[in-house]
Amino acid sequence: MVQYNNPPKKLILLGGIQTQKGRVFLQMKFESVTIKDIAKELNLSTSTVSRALRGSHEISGETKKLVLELAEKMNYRPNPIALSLKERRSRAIGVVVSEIANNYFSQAINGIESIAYNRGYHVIFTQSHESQEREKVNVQHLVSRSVDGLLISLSSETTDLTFLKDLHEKGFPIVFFDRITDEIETHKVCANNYQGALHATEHLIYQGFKKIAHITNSPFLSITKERLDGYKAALEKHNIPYHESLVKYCNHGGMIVGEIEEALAELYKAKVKPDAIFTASDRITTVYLDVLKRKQKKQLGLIGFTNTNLGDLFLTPLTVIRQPAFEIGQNATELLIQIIESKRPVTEFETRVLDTELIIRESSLKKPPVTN
Amino acid sequence: MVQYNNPPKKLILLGGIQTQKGRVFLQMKFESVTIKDIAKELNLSTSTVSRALRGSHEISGETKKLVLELAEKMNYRPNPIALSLKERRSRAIGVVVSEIANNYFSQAINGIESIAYNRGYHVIFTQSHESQEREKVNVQHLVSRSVDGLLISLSSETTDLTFLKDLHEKGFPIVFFDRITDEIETHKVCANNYQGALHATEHLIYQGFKKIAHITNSPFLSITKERLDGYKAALEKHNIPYHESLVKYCNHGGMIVGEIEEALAELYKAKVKPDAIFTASDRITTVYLDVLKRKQKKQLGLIGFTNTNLGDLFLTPLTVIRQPAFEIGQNATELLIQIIESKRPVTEFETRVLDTELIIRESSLKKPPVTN
DNA sequence: TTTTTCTATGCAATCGTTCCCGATAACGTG
DNA sequence: CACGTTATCGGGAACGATTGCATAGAAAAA
Repeated sequence: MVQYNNPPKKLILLGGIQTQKGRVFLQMKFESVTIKDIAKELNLSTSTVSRALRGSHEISGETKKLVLELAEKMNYRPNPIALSLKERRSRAIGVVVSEIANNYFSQAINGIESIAYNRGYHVIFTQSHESQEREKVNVQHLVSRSVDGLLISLSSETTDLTFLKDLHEKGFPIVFFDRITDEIETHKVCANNYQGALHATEHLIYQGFKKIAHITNSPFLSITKERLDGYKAALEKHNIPYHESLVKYCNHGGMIVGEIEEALAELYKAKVKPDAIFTASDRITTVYLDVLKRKQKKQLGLIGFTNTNLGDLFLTPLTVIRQPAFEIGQNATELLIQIIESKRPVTEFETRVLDTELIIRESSLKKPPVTN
Repeated sequence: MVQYNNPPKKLILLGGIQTQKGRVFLQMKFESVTIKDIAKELNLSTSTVSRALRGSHEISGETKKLVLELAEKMNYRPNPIALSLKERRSRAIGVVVSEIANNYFSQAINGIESIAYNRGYHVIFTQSHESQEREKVNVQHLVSRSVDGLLISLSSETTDLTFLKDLHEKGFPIVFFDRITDEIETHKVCANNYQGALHATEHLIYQGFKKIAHITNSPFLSITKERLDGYKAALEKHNIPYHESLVKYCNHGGMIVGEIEEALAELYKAKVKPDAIFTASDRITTVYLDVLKRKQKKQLGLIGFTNTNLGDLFLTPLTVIRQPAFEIGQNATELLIQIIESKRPVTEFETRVLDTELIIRESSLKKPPVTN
């Protein structure tokens, strides 16, 4: 233990049983040095110490030096909890995504963290597991923990946004990313899903595919709608008829393998046989490939929205639409901190749309060299 | 806004400009109902309200009912920040991993969250990005934010554990998982890396491979040592000479692609030519495959420690040693909460070792049907 | 010398909650 | 009737930090 000039008035932990403050071990928590300890040591008031620590001009240089030195020696760290209580802010932002174990989101989280870290914020991540209820609980949890703002990508189940609306109307900073909504007017960041889907579908069309199926997420999601619109636009542009039976929705966003398998089964036995598939998510894409392999089906032309970087290693290297997940996370975080730190209430909001990237590999070519 | 019996003394937010408390918007934070508001409304003291809320026996049923009802009506939520300050605990646990965008860790995080959520804890995740400095900063951050305990998987750079030791000696609950250490005596949870590596290497040997290379992590890590031991044990058991030149370390845990490429290059031009490779991490495995593909090299027998579930879809389906990441996360969290909630200081610690799973696919078979 | 102006510091309130003490009354009991 | 018990509640300190205001003494101005 560090030796001070005078013996310290407070022992951090004495023999693991009892502290000088009289608390027994049961309540023992990791006790750290407070401003009070420094004050007592130096026979000063806490206010003086506080001011000295923040370099106020109304403290004499001598006192300042004394305080600073002892603070250093005692390894003083201001208590963020006390600060949060006092200043009514926590320098923490809350994040709600459907699940972390997903290439897109884990990359986005990296982007979020990179900005937050630089700006001095910490990040609390939570998962909704595509459940509206869980999403709501998480949001309330985060808010009651005084996060300064919220970054949220909606769950595929979410239809009722009132709890978020209430929050937003009270002036609570919220930024949507990826899965956004029209119902709340605030900053939003997402990929250009429309254009990504358009390019993807057009690419398949250029390859000569005519019956392009689309397996996608829950119809409630913004990304689902945008991608579907892009898909339709491409068909229309090239005078290819749109068949509703070629579009399949997975209401749980592909969390449940069964729903993807079912969609596929329906597709395979439909009247209009697809010759290519455009999948709208990471998991849908890989589950499709998995089913293909297990059931020894012939692989159709394939292009998918996914952020895996393993696509090149697949049996048939995978053509993907890749979203700039990292940058989306960064942008969303920048905007959120901008709201949080704004002196005046923010009323002008922007929606940032980032371009996707089409990485063409073999799976989308007309004659894939290797078929199963 | 809800209507109470008496007009509320405090408006949550009035016109977005000024609250009744006189705060201007600049400091405006999301103001919630406090115990004081309830007390004022009911002409009671805060102590009575507090006690009524927690169902104390010394409050009359009538008063209790009154308080509870108003609290409900005003949508009262206790302020966790104030509670943390008062009770010196936060019901939050901190997690430090090297990076989230990694199959193993994102699965482990799921396991951590599943337990924490059920036990009423939230989780704050941070990433060390394999940097010792960042790891230390994160830990200090978490501790100063009064997390009740720490779940940590060491960075590949970490050699100096004094900051964790200090914390642990002060009685701060810490549980190590995955990348553990001998230097601190506490609960630990990890996969049976020794046995996993032993089985993996033996499997290659049974397939007829004789010159088995091992590309692994930083030599500082526990998992590196354990896996190397398993690898050596297998060689010894089958009377295969151990060549130091066949073992390559990636000091940054494969974060940097270059270091993996370099290891491979050295391996390919070494005197002892390997006929199979045993890789020790997710990223090392996939980067190896990638290099293989780009440089048109012949794929050697391959088996890797990785938690991807895409291995089946690869050109040469990948034989993997899979770690029970989810369960490891769960176990670690259970043990941590056990320490946190223990009435007496915990002095008996356990190390839980969970078995790995060997999933045999084509990449490790003597004659892979498809070579590049 | 007196008054004013600084300078350096302390006091006390504040944030939301809990909890140790007291205080008060009603009631019972010897 | 005097005293103890019990039930019910309020006062106020505490948690750690900041900050407006007060004030001490000293220096400067009058």
